[in-house]
Amino acid sequence: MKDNNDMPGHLARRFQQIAVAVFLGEVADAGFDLTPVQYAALATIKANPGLDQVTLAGLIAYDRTTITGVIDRLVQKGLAERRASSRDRRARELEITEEGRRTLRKITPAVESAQRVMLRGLSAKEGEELMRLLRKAIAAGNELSRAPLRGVQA
Amino acid sequence: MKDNNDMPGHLARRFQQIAVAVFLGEVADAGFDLTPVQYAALATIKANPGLDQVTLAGLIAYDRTTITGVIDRLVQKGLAERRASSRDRRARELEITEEGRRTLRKITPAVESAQRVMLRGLSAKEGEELMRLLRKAIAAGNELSRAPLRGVQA
DNA sequence: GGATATTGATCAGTATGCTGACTATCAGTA
DNA sequence: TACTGATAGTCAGCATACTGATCAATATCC
Repeated sequence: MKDNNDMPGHLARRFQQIAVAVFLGEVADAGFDLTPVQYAALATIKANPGLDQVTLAGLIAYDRTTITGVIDRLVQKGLAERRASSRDRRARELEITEEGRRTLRKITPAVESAQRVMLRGLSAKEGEELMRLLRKAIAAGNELSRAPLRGVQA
Repeated sequence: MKDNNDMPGHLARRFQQIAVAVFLGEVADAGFDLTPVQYAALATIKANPGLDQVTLAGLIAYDRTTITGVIDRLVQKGLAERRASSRDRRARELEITEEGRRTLRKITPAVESAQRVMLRGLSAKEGEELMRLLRKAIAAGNELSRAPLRGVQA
């Protein structure tokens, strides 16, 4: 019988599980308390000042109902701000704070270190190949989840 | 600046996200309501009758606090049973029910189909290579998460 | 044998993710 | 302009995952 641990879905879950643990560990060692999800959101807000929540969700493939809580926590930590949009009264414009910028700057080495640690069993070439295959599989399956990746629209 | 979407951690999250969506979709199409996590637990209980919860958690790399809820739901659906152990009065012995066996049997084609769909962007050779690299990275990082994989002990 | 340490299970609390519903608003059209 | 449909954000509810604590029972050590 085929072992459960040999199925792609199970390997996906397990690798993600380790990736999150490594990220949290490295970031905690650096003295910060930020989840992978919060980090990605904050970095994307910094790169796209004033964007709204739906756009942010699309850029990092989060569900729009998940983004609400993530931003709540970024705001609560003083790392980001949520403002009413002047163009569309339904939308909220997101901005990173000075504190958020400082945090991103100081946390970067830990984040990069985490990426290395989670691939530590692989050679550099294998790491590259793993990322290439993941990107390819993800591109083909993008529309299959409720929260697909969406590039910036015109 | 390095794009967030190019980091291994982000790719891991995204692939897992798609894998879960595909699994749930295929299983729902087959007329069942079972999560990937519940499926793995049930299949492992079937393969190891009478095992306790900690052992089960180790075999599929779940946190022991997570397993409680998962089994609650399997029991509630009538697919598994939780009995007091005679050897160790702290432990619970897990068994699959007839209904659980039937469900596993009927759900297998959907589960296998899901594994194919989540790799549909890759050639057969690439799919194999992705799985090999994931297994290797996971093996090296096994101890880094709170819920490592644990083989059956003597 | 009795103190101590460890272990199996559960619980409270927090953070993703999702489904589905809802409100407010905007956009397009008859 | 009034109607219709789509969109931004939020909420309730459920299912993983994890941290850290607790309780009961077992193992270990002096």
